[in-house]
Amino acid sequence: VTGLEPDAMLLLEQIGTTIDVPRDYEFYAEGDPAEYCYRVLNGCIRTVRSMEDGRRQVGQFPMRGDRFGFDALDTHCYGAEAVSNAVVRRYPRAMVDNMAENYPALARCLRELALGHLRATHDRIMLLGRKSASERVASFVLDMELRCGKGGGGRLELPMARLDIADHLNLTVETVCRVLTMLKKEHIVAIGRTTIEVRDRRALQALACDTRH
Amino acid sequence: VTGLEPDAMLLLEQIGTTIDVPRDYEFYAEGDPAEYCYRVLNGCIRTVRSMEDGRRQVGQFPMRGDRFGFDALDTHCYGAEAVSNAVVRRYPRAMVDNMAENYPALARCLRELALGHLRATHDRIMLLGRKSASERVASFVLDMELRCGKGGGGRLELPMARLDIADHLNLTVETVCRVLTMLKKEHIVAIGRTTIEVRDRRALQALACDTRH
DNA sequence: CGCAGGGTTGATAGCCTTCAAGGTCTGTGG
DNA sequence: CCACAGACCTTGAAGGCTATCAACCCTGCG
Repeated sequence: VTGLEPDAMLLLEQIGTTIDVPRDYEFYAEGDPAEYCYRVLNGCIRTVRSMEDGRRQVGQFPMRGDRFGFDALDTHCYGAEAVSNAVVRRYPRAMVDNMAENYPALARCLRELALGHLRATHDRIMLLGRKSASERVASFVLDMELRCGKGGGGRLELPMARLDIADHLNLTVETVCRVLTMLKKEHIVAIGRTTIEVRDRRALQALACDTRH
Repeated sequence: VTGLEPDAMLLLEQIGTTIDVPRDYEFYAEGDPAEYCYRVLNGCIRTVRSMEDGRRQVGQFPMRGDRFGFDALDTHCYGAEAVSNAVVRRYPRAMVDNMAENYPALARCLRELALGHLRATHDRIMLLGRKSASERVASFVLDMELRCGKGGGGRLELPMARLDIADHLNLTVETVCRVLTMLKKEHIVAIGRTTIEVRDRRALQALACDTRH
């Protein structure tokens, strides 16, 4: 989750292989046994989960440097698919666990990784449960800017579809569109089909933490 | 999270002390440095978090056998308070980490604990984000019955106030009341001020997974 | 050119919150 | 023992936010 790369994590590189996947590639499905963990080298991934009646939930959008599949116990409780063409590094789960038994520093890193994900998930509970549609979209845009922004107001890619964003924020496509349109009309952001540019970060931050009134 | 007690966790008992606390005792506040982890021997705890504007979120209700405070990195992102008089076992965090460095089996247990919490939190995201008020309350009652029920239809204690339940389910007190009243009128549960009895588990399960229509 | 998938915009409806008022229980002090 | 205060619980009415339903637009592609 953090940008720092702990040394112990480098141990994993011995057992990693690099693979190249096309758009919409399914790394694993919800419920699959956890055979591999991954780290994103390029592109964008989405982790997904759905209820019996079809309601879908997008968990995260791992991007360059992010790991996914590490939070499985024995089976994956989220599936993972490529949002865009992507390059990832893949580590066999059994070997990861094995190495963790022998290298306490690695075990510690893995635990901290899990705890970091846990904290992020708790933050998401606040976001999804307590915030309005505008606050959620604003938070999402700021989050994306923080993660992909080269720093300082450039235009950035939004590789995922509106539906993915909606399912990530627990909103409908229509609501996401409406909020984005509103942000555009107020000159807070500029929007292309797959790009977005933050014009007034101050206003966006105000919206992201805004109260309901 | 599971009922099983892995052997490696028993190692912690060497560094644990038992403490007795009154109702509303604050174990630690949100943002405090993580000095201790806890396991509940008796009573009920709540973990809480709040936003600047006062919106409050109750994370979990740890009860007999459950651990809390283990999911902190360096500081606690949730506070913890006693819902009722309680008895807990307390472990110094630094010593836990220290032992984990020396006992890989313990490190593994701790990681699995974190991953179990992570999965539970993801389930909560589905619950809070995608379910209606009735579904949430029904799920909550079933969950409480599973965790405190001596098995088979007895009356069980609901030590926490309606407000705690509401903040746990992202609802208002009024909505929780209305749903409970509805469940009572349909003879699905019997309700006392601090007790509840499941009369028709089938109906409750149907409600818990119900679709919106 | 026509089609399909995604995106945008508008009108309506439903669920839950908010606001308000009254009820019930518990503990405390006279 | 009783009365009272305060917290918690319950119930009712009105309003707001987002989902739903529907239509149209836009773009890429066969």
